[in-house]
Amino acid sequence: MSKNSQMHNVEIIMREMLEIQQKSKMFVNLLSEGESLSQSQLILLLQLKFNDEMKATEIADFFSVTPGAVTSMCDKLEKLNLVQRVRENEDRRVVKMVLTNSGEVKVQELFLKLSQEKLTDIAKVLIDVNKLMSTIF
Amino acid sequence: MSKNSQMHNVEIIMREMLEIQQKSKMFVNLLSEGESLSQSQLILLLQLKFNDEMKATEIADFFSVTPGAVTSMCDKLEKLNLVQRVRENEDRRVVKMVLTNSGEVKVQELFLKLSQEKLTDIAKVLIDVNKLMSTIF
DNA sequence: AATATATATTTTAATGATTGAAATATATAT
DNA sequence: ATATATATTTCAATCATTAAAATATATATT
Repeated sequence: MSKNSQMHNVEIIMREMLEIQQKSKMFVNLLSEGESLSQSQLILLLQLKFNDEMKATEIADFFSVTPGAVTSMCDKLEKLNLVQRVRENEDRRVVKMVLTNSGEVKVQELFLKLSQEKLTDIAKVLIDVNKLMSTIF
Repeated sequence: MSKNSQMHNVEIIMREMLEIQQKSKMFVNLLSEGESLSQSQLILLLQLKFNDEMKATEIADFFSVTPGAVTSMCDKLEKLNLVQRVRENEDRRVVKMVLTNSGEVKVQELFLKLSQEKLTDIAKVLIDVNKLMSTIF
């Protein structure tokens, strides 16, 4: 294979990658439309809904950031009264974040934006996409 | 469909999305392994290789950043002697960025990292992935 | 031709998210 | 009882980015 066709393939890959990345952000874009919260903040609220509660460390792992960054993120959401810090009794070093009532309401509002039928379709397609991508990475 | 299964679908979607995003970064991760340059810097070098030259404005559009950010990105690459600013003669307001010889060498080094056979496979799969994703977004 | 308006880039100060490392609090092992 | 390990917070510093003013050049209008 020539150097030229190598470059051509890399060019195709970069273009397709970029497009995939843009599309993979569309769902959260949809959720964040008209919201004053940042996308990370929305994602954290959703994760808290899915997991009921998350340790600071778990949040740091999820977002691949330092503990200090988690403190900062949670401070902001706590100031907005969307999440609440809860000290764990079995180990008083750990802090768990949970949604407040307002936080639960906000998550329900997000869910209202989503057309029911579409959700199943999107989930199915994304699972297939991942299977396909697993063949190369 | 119940509220519960709605949440479940959103949970699936978020998880798959995240995984897709991670996988879609793998190619550039591969390129940037062991490099001192940032991923954006590598991507810009590649784009300059593909396009021969790019106006500051084109770079701003490509990365969806302000012109000021482009100046800053290009300053750094120019300081590293990887790109060069060229004033356009037909319109002396515009600046075009081009790879220097060192820049060309760097891009060739990046290409060396890529196993030839794999490139075609990856390109094919990514095109299919995009087709699949187009059905939902 | 002179003047006003538009465009491309750079400069600059400010912002915001993040980091690394020290500080604090608590738990576990010796 | 003491040392070591762990979880979180604090804080100063860094970095990429932005918005807006400044600069330079081009185009349109009178």
